[in-house]
Amino acid sequence: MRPLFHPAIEDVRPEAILHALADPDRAAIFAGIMRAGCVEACSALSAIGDRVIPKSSLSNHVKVLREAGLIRSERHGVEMRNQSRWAEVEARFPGLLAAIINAYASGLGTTPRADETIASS
Amino acid sequence: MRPLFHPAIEDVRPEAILHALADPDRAAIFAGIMRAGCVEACSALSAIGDRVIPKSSLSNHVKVLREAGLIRSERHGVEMRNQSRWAEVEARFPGLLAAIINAYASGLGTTPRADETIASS
DNA sequence: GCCATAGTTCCGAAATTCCGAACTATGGGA
DNA sequence: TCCCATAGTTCGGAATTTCGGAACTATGGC
Repeated sequence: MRPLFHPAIEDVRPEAILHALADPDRAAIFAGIMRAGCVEACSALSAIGDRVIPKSSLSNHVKVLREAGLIRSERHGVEMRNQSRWAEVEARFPGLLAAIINAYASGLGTTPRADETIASS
Repeated sequence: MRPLFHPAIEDVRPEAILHALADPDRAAIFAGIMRAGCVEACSALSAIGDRVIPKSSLSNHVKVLREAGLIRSERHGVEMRNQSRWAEVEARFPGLLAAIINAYASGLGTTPRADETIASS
């Protein structure tokens, strides 16, 4: 578990990035990490809006982001510091992350059913 | 089956687009439709590289692309014409499609015609 | 040593994807 | 009209993936 796997930037595949960010929760987690520059996963990321993400799911989300090449994780004492690999990814896939983050952000103002209408749960 | 469902552009969600294009096969199909402007699905899209995509899978891929808002499908006689909704999607999510297609194209292995860069507009 | 905190792994249930077989829809003859 | 060929969809079951609770591991403080 310790030598957390981070793909080299040249091994990062577009489909992995798209798959990772196709989940709104993961996209929100990634946006949070980017916004803060460096964030501890559990304490700062475990809530999205008013919804709480279970630990095991959060751990898995962070793993998916890491193995997609989007973030770098490092253990600091008892907690994990995650930072985005924006610059590397931007160099490899210019404009990709910005376009994705902007796409999500542009939907934010007019989300009629993203969070509220969870009729089934 | 007739009234094929196409979401209005304002109902198109980023996660649906990312999910649709996170599959390299679907991304290749979409790239093919864009490249040709207007393509009949079965005859022109059923092969990706040297791999043949089963009819039922292809039908499903096209459906996913359509319901994500990426293409518009119309029946013409016995065949289906698919055209990309690039302009609409570009207006709603600027730069998103170009960045994704370019990301795949720079990855070289995943799309059949990697050296043909699509519309960097 | 013990305990608390932060995160991971395990594993079963639920959801999703894949694709062959059967089916439907349309056009072209005879 | 009936029959056939072509283009695509739907059905159904197996394989895969995702979700999340419970148990576990790792680190630091006492």
